[in-house]
Amino acid sequence: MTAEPTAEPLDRPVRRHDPDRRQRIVEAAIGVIAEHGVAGTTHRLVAAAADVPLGSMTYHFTGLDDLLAQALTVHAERMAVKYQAHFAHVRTTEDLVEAVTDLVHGHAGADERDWAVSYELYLAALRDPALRTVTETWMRRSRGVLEQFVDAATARGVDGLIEGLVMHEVLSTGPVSRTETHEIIARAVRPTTEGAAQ
Amino acid sequence: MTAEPTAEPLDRPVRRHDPDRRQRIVEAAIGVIAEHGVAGTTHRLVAAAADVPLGSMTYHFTGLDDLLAQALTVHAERMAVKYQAHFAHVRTTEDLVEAVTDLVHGHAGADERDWAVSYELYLAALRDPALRTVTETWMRRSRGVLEQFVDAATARGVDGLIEGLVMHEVLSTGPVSRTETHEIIARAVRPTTEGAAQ
Amino acid sequence: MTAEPTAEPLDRPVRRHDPDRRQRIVEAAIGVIAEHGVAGTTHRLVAAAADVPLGSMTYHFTGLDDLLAQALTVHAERMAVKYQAHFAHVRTTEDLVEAVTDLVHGHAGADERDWAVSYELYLAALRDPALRTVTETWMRRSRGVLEQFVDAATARGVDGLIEGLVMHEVLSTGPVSRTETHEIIARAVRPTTEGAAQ
Amino acid sequence: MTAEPTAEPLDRPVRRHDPDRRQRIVEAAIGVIAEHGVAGTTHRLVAAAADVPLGSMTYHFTGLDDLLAQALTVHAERMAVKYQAHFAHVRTTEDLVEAVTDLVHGHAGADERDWAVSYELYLAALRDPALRTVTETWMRRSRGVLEQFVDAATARGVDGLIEGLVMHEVLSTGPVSRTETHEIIARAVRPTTEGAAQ
DNA sequence: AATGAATGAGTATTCATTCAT
DNA sequence: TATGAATGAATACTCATTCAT
Repeated sequence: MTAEPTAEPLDRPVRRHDPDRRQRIVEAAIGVIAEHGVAGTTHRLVAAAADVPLGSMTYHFTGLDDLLAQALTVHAERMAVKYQAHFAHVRTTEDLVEAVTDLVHGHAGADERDWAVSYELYLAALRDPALRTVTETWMRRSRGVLEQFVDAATARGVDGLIEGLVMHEVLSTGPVSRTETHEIIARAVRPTTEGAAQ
Repeated sequence: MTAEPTAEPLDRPVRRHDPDRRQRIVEAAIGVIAEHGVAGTTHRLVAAAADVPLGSMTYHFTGLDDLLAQALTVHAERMAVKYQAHFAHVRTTEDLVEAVTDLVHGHAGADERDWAVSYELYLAALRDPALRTVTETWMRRSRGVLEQFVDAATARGVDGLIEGLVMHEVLSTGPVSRTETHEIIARAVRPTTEGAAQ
Repeated sequence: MTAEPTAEPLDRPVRRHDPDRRQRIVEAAIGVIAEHGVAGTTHRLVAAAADVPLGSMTYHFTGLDDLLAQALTVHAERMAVKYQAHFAHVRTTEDLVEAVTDLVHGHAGADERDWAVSYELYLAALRDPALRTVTETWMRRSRGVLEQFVDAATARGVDGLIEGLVMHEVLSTGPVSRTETHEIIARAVRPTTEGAAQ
Repeated sequence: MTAEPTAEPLDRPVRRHDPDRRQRIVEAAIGVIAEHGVAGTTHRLVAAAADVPLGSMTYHFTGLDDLLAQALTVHAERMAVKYQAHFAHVRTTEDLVEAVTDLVHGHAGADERDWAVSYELYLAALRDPALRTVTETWMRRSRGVLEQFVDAATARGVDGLIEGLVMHEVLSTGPVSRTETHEIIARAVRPTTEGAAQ
């Protein structure tokens, strides 16, 4: 579009040496998945996003599946780290409830794009057994984080609750009451021994 | 090669008058989505599954998107009906806890295929605003069912919990303790006042 | 290249109805194989030769292999017919020797292109078992034709001799003596019972 | 990921001084041609077979055509040597008939792989004039060997017969009678004068 | 009203070759 | 001298959609 008076390097400066290319392609792929979904991710789109020629795609990756798997794996690891970091300063049960509430309301460093990619991973894992290890590792890590503060059963409940509430929040169009979320979560983190609580 | 003068073509009986064809195509589409995902659904696959000629696809539907939207809508309505039916006989709070536990553990008339299609719908709705009305209607109906037994906030919590637990169940490879699920759900359905009372 | 004052049908007249297309593609494929070899045969080349759009290739044939197999099969059948016709008027042993000599010297209705395609078929059959049936049928028919005039062993010898002499003729750059060929063949068609001949 | 300070890279021993590399690549190329055909031979396959880096290919050869030509030339020379050696001990006419029969029945030190490569060469020569010199030299040498025992015309006949019988043997799936082959060849090697005498 | 042949834009992928290191 | 990353042209193939019949 912009006029280029000199004839030579038409649109892309030659970049024969580019050590981080592989990594940049993976990053670009995550972005493309966020925007177009796994199904809409093509070599062409990723190549354009990473500003590399098309041939680089299959040079650095066995194929599109390989690239997608690597991108989703990196994303999952990144999400797990965010999750962990989000709970790093939790001390009391009330801290935990607050942290979970924040997480559901989008204050955990993960935006809607991140969740969209995560759901893409879930769906892909549903059909591709190779991706199951990625989702399982992630789920195990999430539970592990929660189990620092509550027992295993409660951790599973809270983890499921987070999953469902976030999904409904992402899919809903209207606003959601933070107070209500707080109350819902508070019930889930009560000590297992019901009798003791009453 | 040799002419066959007798009778009709063997493999596909001529279907001169076929009033349910449209509906049959939609059913076939749901099946194809379950098996191949929305991304893997093509006119050809659906036509083969419904045993109709390829030309029928764009004759009865404006395009693939149209067909997919109709199939996902039918599926969502069907799931909502199952959901409603599953809670039809609930009377007490304990009934409710049992019903939700059953639902999470796959005894609600919905199998993994159904959930797979549902997740396909979620993901599609994430990118296609036209499908949001479908998911919203479904969510509203689910909450409505639960609100017959508990207050709105609790309903939202239970609904989210169901969503998350089912998703984790579908994605997990190991078995899940039913007793644990029961306990988790029991906490979520306690009347709101109790939580506030402490 | 030629100026077209009217805006509409740019370069290819629309040809929506074209009943013999399949057949025309096969013919074109044979021509392309003759010119570029099996290895050099591409969908694009054949489509251009048949004057059909690229999409027609995989609409009418499962894939390139399918097309190649069909083209080679048609060629083999055609060659067998030529072979048979070439010996139709043979009555005496001398007729036979003359006919074979003619065949080796290129007067059997088959030109170098035909032989080139045949060798392509041989080589393809060497690697693709599915094509073996084609070459075997052809060989059986050739022998059958010769066995009308001589015993089976002699037929095998003459058939082999034809094969080798034609191949060397096709590969050689210099001229070959017809008298010599005649003499070589005459020996091969002598009656099997050596004692009787002397 | 973790740095390995000790020793050398494990999988490919560093080959600092490697004077036979060129030759090894040519050998590897012959093997790849035998297995995948000329059309299926790629730089990558040959490099892997020779266990040399991809860059070696175009470093040692001007291009793939160059490599193929050299490989086919080496193969032809090798075949000619085998041919010559196979007839080294022939003294009488009966020796010759026996030797040729052995050759057709696969006892000449050349297996089916060798013939496959030879046919690849023939076909390549059909389209590439540069390879014609290779096939012509080979043919001239074969005839020369036979002309040690019989006159030129007979040599041409026997050479053609060998070519054809071997090709049919390679392409056929059933067994072939050795006695029959012997008889066929015996007729071809009779002195020319006999044929003329009748 | 219904269909199957036709089409072209788009897809993943391969690979000979180039070139900076 | 030797190499492995890089590249772009070319490949087979898929498929939603169109349209003459």
